[in-house]
Amino acid sequence: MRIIEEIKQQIAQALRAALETAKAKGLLQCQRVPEFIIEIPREKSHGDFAANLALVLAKEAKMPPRKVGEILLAQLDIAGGDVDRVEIAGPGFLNFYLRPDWLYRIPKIIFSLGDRYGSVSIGNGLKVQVEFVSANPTGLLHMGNARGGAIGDSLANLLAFAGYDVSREFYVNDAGNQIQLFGKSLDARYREALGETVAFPADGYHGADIADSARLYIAAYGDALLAEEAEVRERTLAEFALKDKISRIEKTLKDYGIVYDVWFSEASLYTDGKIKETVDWLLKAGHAYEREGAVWLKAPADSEEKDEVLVRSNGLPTYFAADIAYHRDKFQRGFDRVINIWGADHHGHVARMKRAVSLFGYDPDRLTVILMQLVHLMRGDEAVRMSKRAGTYLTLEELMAEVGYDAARYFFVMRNPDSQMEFDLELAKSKTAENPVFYVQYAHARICSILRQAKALGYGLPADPAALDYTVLREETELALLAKLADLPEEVANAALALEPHRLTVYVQELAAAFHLFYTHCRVNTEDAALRAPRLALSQAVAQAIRNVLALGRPCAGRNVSNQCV
RNA sequence: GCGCCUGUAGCUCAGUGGAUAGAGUGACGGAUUCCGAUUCCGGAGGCCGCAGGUUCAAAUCCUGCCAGGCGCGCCA
Repeated sequence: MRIIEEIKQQIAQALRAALETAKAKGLLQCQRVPEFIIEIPREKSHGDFAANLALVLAKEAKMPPRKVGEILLAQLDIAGGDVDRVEIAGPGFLNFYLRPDWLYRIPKIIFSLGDRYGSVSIGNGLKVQVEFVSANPTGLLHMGNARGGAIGDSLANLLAFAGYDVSREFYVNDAGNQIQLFGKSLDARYREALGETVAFPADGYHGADIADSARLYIAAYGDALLAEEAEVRERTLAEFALKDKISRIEKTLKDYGIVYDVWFSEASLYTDGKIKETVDWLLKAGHAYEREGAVWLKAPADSEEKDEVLVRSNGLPTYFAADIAYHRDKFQRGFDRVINIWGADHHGHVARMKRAVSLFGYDPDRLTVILMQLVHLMRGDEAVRMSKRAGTYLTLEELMAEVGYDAARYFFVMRNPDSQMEFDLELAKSKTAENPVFYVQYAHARICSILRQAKALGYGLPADPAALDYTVLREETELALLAKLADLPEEVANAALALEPHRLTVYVQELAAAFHLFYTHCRVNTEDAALRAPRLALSQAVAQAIRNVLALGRPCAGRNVSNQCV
């Protein structure tokens, strides 16, 4: 139920009719109705809705926009709808002022939809896959993964709420060079732990977790591997540690509120023959060729790009070849749209990937890559120094232990992925007004408290909130709060279309602010029952809306804020 | 050198071509006999990096420049 959308349609239709009438009377000249927008003005004095039709029409009509506006206004028939009056303002905007009746329908809609309030159906059940985190399984999750996890999962939740059929996927890089190096590093730690002195591989993984894995293996199976060939030791240790690491990653992400639909193994692309099949197809289609014992993907003839290696001269496919096979498989699985969340350091890969997708006949616009910039970790004014090479970096597990997962997710989602962001650990764990998470949660807690109070005072809660008379809510702060509530479905639709979950954090803070303002001006638990009941219900509706938005960030998966007050 | 991202209040950041550019925070000044003051209100604080262009209208679109970040492997 998108009441704002309905009203916009109502206004747009009246405007189109006015334009037709004006044309018929010879007052205005234009070929067809131009694109125009109806928006909610920032400035309250500019009405509830504003249309720019006169401005976009001015040129073709060969008249000043203000004059066009006057003509349209004279022909506008608004009788019978929600519009109370229309004014022309500024350069020629038509400002629509509505009777507040439409706002009084909002609480009823919220109560009838409950936790579905705000959901829209713009997705039409389109199948969308969101692939995110896909961290290298040889290590622990870092801040980049934390940001990607928060953004990816919130985006997936948002798209589902907007009517898409969403699948969450983790691509497990359990094959290729880094797994061999992983095995060598493990082997070194294994032998070290058993008393040998070994030279650590030059580019090996230095993290303490590697030694942990080696010790874990020893605890389970002892030193029998020492008798085996190096290759066997490395492979066995890598397999063992990988299994352990992946289940730890899965658990960490689950604690972070993320549950995947699919864990897709890169190694399976080798064993299923999908990489070979893909490379063969490209060779056969003439998009790839062999040179110096390697297989190369041709760059487009009209570009400056270089050809890329798909299969090395040693016969092993590159990551790029595996990724092409993987993306081909995604589309073969029937996804209408594929969204990847990648770190900005992979941006050079985006154009190549989209081109590869198009070689298989898929529209490259069906693949969207959201790149996220770096996270700078701060502790107050001090930067937290981290070195991935030395294995000293803050892990997602440590982050959650320090600031809690709800604050962590909210902070990451709050920022546009395009921007480098600062993450201040001190701020995130502070339970003060400085912290936006607590500002929103406080609004919800305050509502719960008001509802408890109503029961304690013997008032009780409205038995049938949908049947109440809301027309007694006439205070400015009450109307503003209702209008803010009405906005949620629009915010969801716009955020989903733009793939920008961070917009909802802006919205929910505004909603919380509108509630706090209402609270300071209007006493809810007043003795006047005719006023008290709709105010209690309004508060309940706000709590519902807050929960619905926060649920998109899933900060409340286990211990949630819902149902604490009905 | 080429490519991608960013540049908005002291700081952290919103801002889907629209009217007087916003929020939080910091500093300053106020508000509570009463539902959680973790709240609310107020003024102060801006060449929207710079310069052109497109448009009735530009923080937003285009071009160039400056600054910061990240890429440009038979790594992933």
